[in-house]
Parts: sequence; structure tokens; C-alpha cells
Amino acid sequence: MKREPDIHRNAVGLIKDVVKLVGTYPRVPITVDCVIFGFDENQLKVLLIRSDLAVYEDKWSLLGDFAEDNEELDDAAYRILKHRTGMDDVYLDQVRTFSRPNRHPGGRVITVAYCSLLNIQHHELKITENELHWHSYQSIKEMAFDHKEIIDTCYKWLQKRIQEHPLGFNLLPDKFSLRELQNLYEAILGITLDRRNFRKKFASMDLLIDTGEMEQDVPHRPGKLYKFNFEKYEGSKRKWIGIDF
Amino acid sequence: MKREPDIHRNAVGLIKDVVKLVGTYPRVPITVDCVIFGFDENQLKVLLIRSDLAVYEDKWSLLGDFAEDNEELDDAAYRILKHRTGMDDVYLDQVRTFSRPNRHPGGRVITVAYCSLLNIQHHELKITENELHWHSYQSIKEMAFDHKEIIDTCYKWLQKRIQEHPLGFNLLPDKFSLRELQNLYEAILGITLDRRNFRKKFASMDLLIDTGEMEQDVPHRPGKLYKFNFEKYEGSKRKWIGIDF
DNA sequence: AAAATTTGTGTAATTTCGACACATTAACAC
DNA sequence: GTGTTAATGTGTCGAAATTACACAAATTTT
Repeated sequence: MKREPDIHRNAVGLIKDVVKLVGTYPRVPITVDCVIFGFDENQLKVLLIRSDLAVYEDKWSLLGDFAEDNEELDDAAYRILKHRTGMDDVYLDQVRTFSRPNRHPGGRVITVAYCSLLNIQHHELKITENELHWHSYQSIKEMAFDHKEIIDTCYKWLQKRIQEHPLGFNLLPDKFSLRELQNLYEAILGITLDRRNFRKKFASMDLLIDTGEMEQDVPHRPGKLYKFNFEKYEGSKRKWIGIDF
Repeated sequence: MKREPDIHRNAVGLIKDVVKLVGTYPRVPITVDCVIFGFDENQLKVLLIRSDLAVYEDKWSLLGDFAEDNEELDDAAYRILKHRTGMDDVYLDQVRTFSRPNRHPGGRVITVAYCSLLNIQHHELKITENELHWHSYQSIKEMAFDHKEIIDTCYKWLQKRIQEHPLGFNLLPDKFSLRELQNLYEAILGITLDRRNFRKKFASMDLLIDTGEMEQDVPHRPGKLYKFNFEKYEGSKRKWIGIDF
């Protein structure tokens, strides 16, 4: 187990020069990739850019970049998201680290995937460099690097998370109808739900505030518009283990 | 966004020399830390070693080491576990990556935490270098690096996972009594469970095989011994979303 | 004015969950 | 070997949650 023969140890065998020790470790470039989900036209969407690597010409890529020296990866994820999209008011969750040796054609690069949900309406894309735009998740087939694998991992993560916490609200406008909410759950989980039972369940959660307003410009009877009760949810977060459908 | 002025781009602006591009990325030492849970004497245990860094004299540490060049981190985790303990027949799950800039006194080191559950009875510790041994999870207070944070994250991960999948069986001997199984769940979840309801629930899952044998050498009425039906579980894995207690 | 579409609502049957008590078995102490 | 102790093994009943299911009201379109 002594693989660092040149590392000095003290009288009881402990390593004193930890900086030198760390200097013997192999070093690897680290990137962060952001999987940004949105919801529009009853479809789950993902924000992608065109890869700027010649080997991946015409392939799409996640929003990623390398982590700076001494930068916490969470911070890197927020920085990269802000840089690529201009957005800075969304939360990001770390999902998983991907490390297959040949996942990057430029050599060994490890990437840490972060995931976020945001409301397409509220986040106009001001930066459109690299053809940044929304793609229907279902339509995504091939991607640069192992990004298809990453995106699929994040999708499964989302399916699970949305049943444990009412994250779906982050994907909807401030005011939304119950129909929109149900469409969201059906699209993400890939199932159909009974309308009455769905409404009953959300009513019993008591996380919706009736705005008193109605939908406008819909070609049928308008539904009530609700807001999500963020305060109440924050206050009772610890109780959340599951939303069963 | 052009932060690599020396990187050649082709006629349409795409980067051709990806190796050179990756060469411009900051490089970081990566380590893997294994959180190995066991269960004995009705307590959740964790396998720790004595830190061999002078700055952490008398502190305990997770089973970790750096990842080799071009080594997938999953492989590194299995390698390190095998190296530190001699064990190679346990599964490992990636839990989370920790990247706080000053988490390692020797400089910037990112670590990826892996978690495993194993049966203390079946894995005699043949390697006891660095004072490798089991510690009661509850008794762990201070640790080297940010390992207390890592271990707590893995504990929460375990609490959640054990309610989604019947992972607890990995912590028990091949043959176990229902009482042992219940003790395990109670210890990990930190709750007490009704014995009849607990047995009813597991009976309804139909994942236990009655071995026909009884406990030996217990100072009271012996209970039946069961085996876990791994085949059946593997076959119906996709159905598992939750075990509610 | 009629047709089409979607909203909004309640109940009954079923299933699941949670609380709860007592007889049985084996070891141990005497 | 008898009594004591400690844990196993089992069933029911009420409460709560889940599911299935139908019709009237509101609005736009034709």
C-alpha cells in the first residue's frame, strides 16, 4: 500500500507533506454539464447547444464547460448556466458523475451532470450563441459525447424526483390551470391520470392558491388559474417523501 | 465565449484539435471514497481506517484513494475496496461528488463517494492495515477531511434507498430471522415498527423463502430462518418504487 | 341555437394501513 | 422438573387512502 515512496513520513509513519502527496495524484480535467428541462406545448423540453467540436459536427450537446481551478462544482454549474443562457434564478441539483475513459474524444475528461427545471415562458433566451434552443426530449436521438446517456439519466432522476417533491411547479408559469399541471405530470411520467383523482390529490396537498383569475383565450371553457404556495411547501419540506400516482 | 484563443477552428468555426482543447482545461486530482455499511449487534456500522496524514492524526477516514489515469470511477471504487479490505463481491453505488475547494489540506481534490452494504459475518477482515475496522455509525463524530459530511450524505442515501428497494438483505446473513430484519430497518430508519405489520408487509412482498430451519443458540424461543429470494426480486425490479413504513 | 369541448364536482367499492392481545415455544434459574 | 422469562407467531377491526366512474355547467365555434 506504500505507493508513494518519495513521500516523507514522520516518526509514527504519518505523512506530513500533504501538498506533495496530492502532487503525486493523477490529474483529470473536470467539466460540468447542465441538463435544463422545460415544459411547453405539453412536451418536456431540453435546452441544447450545437457542439463546437468538428468531430461532433451537426450533433447537439448539453450546456457544459470545464470547472475552473478551485471552483466548487455547484458554483461552476451556476456559472456555466448563467454564461450559456443568461439565467441565474434557477436551482441546480447534482445528479451524477460520468467518467468512462473514452467519453471525450480529446482524452480523459470527467463530467458532473447537474439538472434544473425552469419555466420556458419566464426565461426568454437572450443568448442564442451556438444555436441554443429548446428541443423536445422525445425527439432527441443522437448527441455529442455521452450526452444522450447523461440526459437519459437526468430524465429518470426527474421522474423520480417529481414524485417525491412538487418540483413540477418550476416548469410552469406562475399562474397555471390544473389541466396544465396534469399534462405536465402525464408528460414526464409517461402515464395518463384520472382527472378527478388528480385534482383531489393536489387539493388535499393544499399547496395551490386560487388566484381568482381564469384562463384567457382558450377555445373552450376556461379553467381557474392557481399559484403554487412556495411558502407553505418550504415550511413543510421535511415531510415530503412521496407523491404517488 | 472564446476563452481558448490558441485553439484552431476550421472554416465553419469548429474546433478540430480536441486533444489540444482538453489540454487547456484545468486538471484536478480525483479520489474515490467508499462508505461501507454493515450491520451487527443491532447497529449500523461503517468501515473506517485511520488517516495516515499527520494533520489528521487520530482521526478516522473513509476507504479512499486516487483514481488512476483512464480509470472509470466505478472501477476505481471496486479496486480501492478490494485493495483496502480484500472484498470483491459487493456492489457499489455512486452517491455524490464532493468538490469544496478546501476539503483536502493538500490542495484541490475532488472526491466521488460510493456506497456499499455488506454482511459483516460473511466478510472477515483479512486486511487490517491502517486499523481497518467497523465503527458504530452513531458513534462517529469527527473525521478526517469532509468525511463526516460524506458519510452523513450516504446515510441519508441509504435511508432513502432502503425504502425503495429491499437492499437491507445485503446487510444480513444468508439466513436470517424476521426479528433481525426488523431490527435492521429500525436501526437504519431510526424508527420503531409494529412487529405484526412488519411481518405482514414482508409476507405480502413474497420475497422471503422459508428455509425450514430455526435460529440456534438464542436465549429464547428460536425464530424461523428465511432466505431472500434474489431471483424473484431481480425479475421484478422495475416495479419497485417504494416500501412504506 | 345547436354542437363541441373542456371544466368542475361526489360517491361508492376496494384496498391499504395502523393499532392492538394472546397463546406458544424454548431457555434458564432454581 | 417446574416456574419464570423472553421472544415468536398469528388475525381482526376501524380508519384512511385509492380507484373507478358520470353528469351538469361554461364557453367557443359553427
